[in-house]
Amino acid sequence: MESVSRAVRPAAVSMTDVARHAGVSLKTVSRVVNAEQHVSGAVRETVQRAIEELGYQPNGAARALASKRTRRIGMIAASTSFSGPSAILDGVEKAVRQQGYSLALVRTQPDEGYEVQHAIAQLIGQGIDGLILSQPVGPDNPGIQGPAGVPLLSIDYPDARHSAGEIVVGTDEVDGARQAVNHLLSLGHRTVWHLGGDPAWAAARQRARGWRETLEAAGASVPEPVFGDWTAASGFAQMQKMLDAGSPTAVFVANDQMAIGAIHALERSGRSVPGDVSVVGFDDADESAFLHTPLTTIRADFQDTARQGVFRLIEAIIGRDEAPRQFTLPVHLVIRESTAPPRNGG
Amino acid sequence: MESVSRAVRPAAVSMTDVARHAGVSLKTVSRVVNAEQHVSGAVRETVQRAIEELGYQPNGAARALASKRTRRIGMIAASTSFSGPSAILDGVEKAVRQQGYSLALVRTQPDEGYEVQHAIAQLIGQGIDGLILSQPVGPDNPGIQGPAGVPLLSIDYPDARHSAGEIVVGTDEVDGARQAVNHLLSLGHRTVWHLGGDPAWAAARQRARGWRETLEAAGASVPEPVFGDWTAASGFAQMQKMLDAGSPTAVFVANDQMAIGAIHALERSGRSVPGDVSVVGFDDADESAFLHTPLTTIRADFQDTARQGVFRLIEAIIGRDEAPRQFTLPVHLVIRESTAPPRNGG
DNA sequence: GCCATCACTGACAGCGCTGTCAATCCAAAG
DNA sequence: CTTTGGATTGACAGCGCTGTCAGTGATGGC
Repeated sequence: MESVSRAVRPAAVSMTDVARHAGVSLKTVSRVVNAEQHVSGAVRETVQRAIEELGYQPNGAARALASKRTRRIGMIAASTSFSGPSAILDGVEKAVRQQGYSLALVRTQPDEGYEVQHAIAQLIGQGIDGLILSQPVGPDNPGIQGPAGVPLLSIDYPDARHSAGEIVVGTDEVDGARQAVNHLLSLGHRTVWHLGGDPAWAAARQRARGWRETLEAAGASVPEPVFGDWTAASGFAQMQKMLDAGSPTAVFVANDQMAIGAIHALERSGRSVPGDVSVVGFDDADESAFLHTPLTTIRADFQDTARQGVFRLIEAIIGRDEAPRQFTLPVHLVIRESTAPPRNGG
Repeated sequence: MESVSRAVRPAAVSMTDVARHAGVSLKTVSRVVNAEQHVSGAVRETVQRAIEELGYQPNGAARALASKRTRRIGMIAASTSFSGPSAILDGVEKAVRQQGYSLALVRTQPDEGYEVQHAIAQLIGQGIDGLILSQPVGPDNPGIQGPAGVPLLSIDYPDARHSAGEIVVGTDEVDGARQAVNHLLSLGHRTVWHLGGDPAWAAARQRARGWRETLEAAGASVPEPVFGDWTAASGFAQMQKMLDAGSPTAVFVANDQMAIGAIHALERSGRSVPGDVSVVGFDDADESAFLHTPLTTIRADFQDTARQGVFRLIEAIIGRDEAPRQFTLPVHLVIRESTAPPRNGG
């Protein structure tokens, strides 16, 4: 029993074994395995049968070495369990697998001092055909230079920071913010305050931009925003700070997690939601509909965003290059019970 | 600029290039790269300098092919963004990377009809030195047979379902349940109801077992439990079902997410928490301290659990086999505001 | 009915590295 | 000064597959 852990790998059958068993050449087996043309139906079947009988599994390392394609995609993702990034990881993995690739994952953690460049080097060394970036790119990570020749997909909001060849897909953060702010303004609020996410993330910057631009377009005053780090704890702390600075009647919070903390701070200060203060979140997390006060929020299809990005990336890998390189997917407002008209007409 | 996407990979330098540049043999470079012995200090330095000057990066595929070790670990993880599994993924990735391995991730989704055996086959084909399983193993997945000779780590609660050679680490679900139930009993509740997680998961089964055994040990009656699927939505629905069946004064819910839904259902039915009903969750999610009613819950160090498991797995891979193969890590109760004595003494 | 054409098929040379084993060198021992 | 043994170094043969190119029949045109 204890031998189970020893490498009893049953002397894996190789392509040569299959060839011998099927009575054909190595190359013909290779053709069948890779679904190439120039193999007659009869031979193809014989080989296929041999493959099944022997339980043949192609050796990825040998394949990669000979073909210089690993059929593996590397992903560098910030380490969070928040709804958005989580859904993105999910969508990426699924799409990658469906395209016949596998996923090599590296997560970055802010506190870890583990820089992106190093993570990239490691992935490239292991061998990847493409690279996906789903993590903050700010002044500190100036543009992830030279991903060493592999196509790069950033799941992010397209902006000037991205290089020319890069594929960038994201959700329409700016429009989401616009919808949130307009919803609050249309309820009668004079203006809307903003509790932003970690500004290292483009998503946080773009949500803040959308908020600001919408207020300006509406001729509303623009209160000083505060920024957290996406956690409920930071939402709690930053909302307290905001309350020290003024008395909002409406707040657009950059994600649902922080909104939970923010609402907690509002209630602890004696304010009710939405009675005294309306709150809109972002992401539509799983639990947001079931909070004490079900949360009005912006829903984005992160899974689909990821999927589209992966398709685009694989097109670039195999040399087909038609679709636009940078685009965003639409989002929409989900109205629940955390928003209402201001108590006395604003 | 558009050439960025073409594979302009700068004709990667090979070990041969380094050898030539350093004036030594291929094998000597190999020794330096792999930190083997039998290389004099002077030669080692020369080679190291050559490596840096040329920016040499070992080719993973070639290495894997020649050595039959990929330095890659495969992980099959259920696709959820819940706090526990999420933290486990995080911990695994970090530990794997710190040990110099890379992580190939496959996520399974219940609705997808994508079975574990197939995922394993794919990972083995790509080449992995070890396999990690973090996903439900129930009657439907009878024991993940024959991982083809690679050491297997299950992050799960050790039980009979696991095979002899398997490494199993988990958190002490049973003890967590015990602490939750005892806390509620000690507040004066006559008994404690249970809203369980998805029974496909060992965690759900063990939490239910701990709950039942603790009640029995205390001589309390054991109400019929209900089970959800870890989501807030299922917590909401199943709590309504529980309320149809009886009038609990205390409920132990199998995770925080479901607890949020459960509390929502309680409040919608006119009950207050903890006034009418006390609720204990499990996992201590990020937002649990900031809910309208901060949640009493069980905290487990999932990251550490994952880390310990990975260390153990790598020991098995390199053939060192000392530490016990199956163990659990302790958990502890975090008391917040969702629990209180029953309204009229039970 | 003969040659160009095309669909198949296979031989062979590596891909970049590691494992094995033989060769070499140096210092200490005899 | 020669012998012995350990430490260092290198030559060479693959790992399992793909890419290239040559070879083989069969098909079709004139």
